[in-house]
Amino acid sequence: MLSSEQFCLSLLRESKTLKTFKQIHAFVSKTGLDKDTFILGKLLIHCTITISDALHYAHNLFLKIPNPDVFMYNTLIRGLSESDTPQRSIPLFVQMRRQLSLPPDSFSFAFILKAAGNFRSLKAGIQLHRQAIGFGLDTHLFVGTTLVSMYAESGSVQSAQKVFDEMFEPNVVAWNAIVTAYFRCGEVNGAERIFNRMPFRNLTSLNVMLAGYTKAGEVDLARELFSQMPLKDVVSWSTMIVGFAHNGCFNEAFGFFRELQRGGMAPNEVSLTGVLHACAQAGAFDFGKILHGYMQKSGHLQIISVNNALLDTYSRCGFVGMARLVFEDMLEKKNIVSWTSMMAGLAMHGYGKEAIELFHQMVDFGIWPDGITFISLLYACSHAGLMEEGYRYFTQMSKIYGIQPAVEHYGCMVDLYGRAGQLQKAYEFVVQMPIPPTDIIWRTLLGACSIHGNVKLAEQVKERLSDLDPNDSGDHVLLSNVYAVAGKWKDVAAVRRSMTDMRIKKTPGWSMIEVDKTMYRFVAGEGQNEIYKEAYDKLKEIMLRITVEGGYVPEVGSVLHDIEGEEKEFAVLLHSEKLAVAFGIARLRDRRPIRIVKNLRICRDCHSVMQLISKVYRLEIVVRDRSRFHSFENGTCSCRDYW
DNA sequence: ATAGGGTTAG
Repeated sequence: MLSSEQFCLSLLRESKTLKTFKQIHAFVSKTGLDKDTFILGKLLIHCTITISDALHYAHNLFLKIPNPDVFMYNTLIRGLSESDTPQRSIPLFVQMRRQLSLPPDSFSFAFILKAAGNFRSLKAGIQLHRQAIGFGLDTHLFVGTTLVSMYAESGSVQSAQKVFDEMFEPNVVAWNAIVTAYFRCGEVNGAERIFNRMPFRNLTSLNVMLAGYTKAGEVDLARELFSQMPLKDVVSWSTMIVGFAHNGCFNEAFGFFRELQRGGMAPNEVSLTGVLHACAQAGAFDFGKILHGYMQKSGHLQIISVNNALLDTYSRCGFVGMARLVFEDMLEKKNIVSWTSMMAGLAMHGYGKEAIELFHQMVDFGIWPDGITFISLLYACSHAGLMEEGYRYFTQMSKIYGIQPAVEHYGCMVDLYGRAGQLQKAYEFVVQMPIPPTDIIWRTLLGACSIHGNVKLAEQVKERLSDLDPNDSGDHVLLSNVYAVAGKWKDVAAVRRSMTDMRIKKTPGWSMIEVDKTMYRFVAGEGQNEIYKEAYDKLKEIMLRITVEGGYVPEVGSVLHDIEGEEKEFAVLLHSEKLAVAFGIARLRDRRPIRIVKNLRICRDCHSVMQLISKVYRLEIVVRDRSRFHSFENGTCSCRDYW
């Protein structure tokens, strides 16, 4: 015979959704079981930790408890510390501290310090550390480890080391935390030194090293260590896949994912989101589709984060319709990341109005937008030329939604005005910003000057950039492009000379194309191998055909060279997107669109070449450049020459 | 009585 208490607990164990939880809650209130503090504690932690997206409900439940105990406080502090507003846990901790009958325990400090680390407040962290000392809990194994992580998050590796040194018997978890602290603060050598001194290691310690190395950009060191590891778990594999994706090693990410599967280990949501992220960056649609097929069978499509990554992959591969299908299939499981990614996807394909509509649907659905949502929304307005709408949402974000615009939002506004040709307005906006404009803000404005050929303003803006970040090659190239479009070849030459004097090299443009599930990368002016030869040969044939059949005339304005005539034409001919498209046509096996991913913005000449190829060859070409998608079909582009 | 620290994602 079950007691009503046991019955209630067994019901809770089965409850995974807020809906079933509410039923249990109603039942418990009716039977008066909620007078039992143990049951009440169980209800609170279940709602906070087990049920996803129910923190709001948990908070309300907590507020109705007349005299919450330490466990209840700790539970809600924990929930808030893991939320996107960890600073909200502080007032709760303060409230608990006011009640002297409720002394905080090691759990309280572990959770509240985690929160301080999450919102990177060294000030709050130091104060909490002092209080922990007062309760004699600072050397507690768990509290001490959290202190180490908190100081690392706040950038103070010395304090982390000091806390660690005072711990009585640090175990392997504490050692791992201090190694991570060094990596976190950018000290790879320090991390290695501690790692070599560790008295004991397990697999996780090696995984810590793998993660640290890849985050520091040391892919080769990670690879070397990985190959020496006698035992590897799914975290080791996922770490490598994610690390490759972060460092632009896409084929390696694909290869490791395949090997993980071949070894009989089951990929988890992290390895999957990692490899999808690689597909998204590389524009690897074919590999992405294979992953989608795998996930349909494996059951990973139940996981929200995996769906979000898949959605993003489809949009970044140029298939915004597929992205929309994934999005709709998520039904009511869509979270703020899903909505924001879908808005960004529509925006980068030029569907500004649709992105705005989605924003309103999201709000109606009951999801409150955050700062990132507004970046997508403003980006959508700017890429669709919706200047007034953009300004309206910028005003609304603080007035209606209570979100203070960050520098990124100001950047979106500069882009919005600049792209639309309102350069004076954009400049005035920058000058009256309440926060100091960063190099990125000025660079956005310089980009707009380059699109609209405003030499005078470009020179002014470049001055500011020379103070903030004089060595950015892109800035020099933009300025030189402004001069080139205006036909000021002497000034172009001067920029080029100063670049040589300052030893600034132009960031090489590259373009990638996926053929047979492998990414091929072309760099302008490079290449002696067979692949390049194949591309060059095809390109010559293509250029001849579009000249004869399409009336192509080279546009040499966007070339950074103080060279004349024929040579200039030759330089544009070498642009990487032309090589990639030629290679794609050479290897063409069906009428599928040719898809290219490029690291910089597409130039005018390449843009018109793509238009002509799409017409003469009756082929669809999709180019994802640094800022948006261009879909070429029958001689026109989806960007309507607005980029 | 109930829970917690280190590695992979967003």
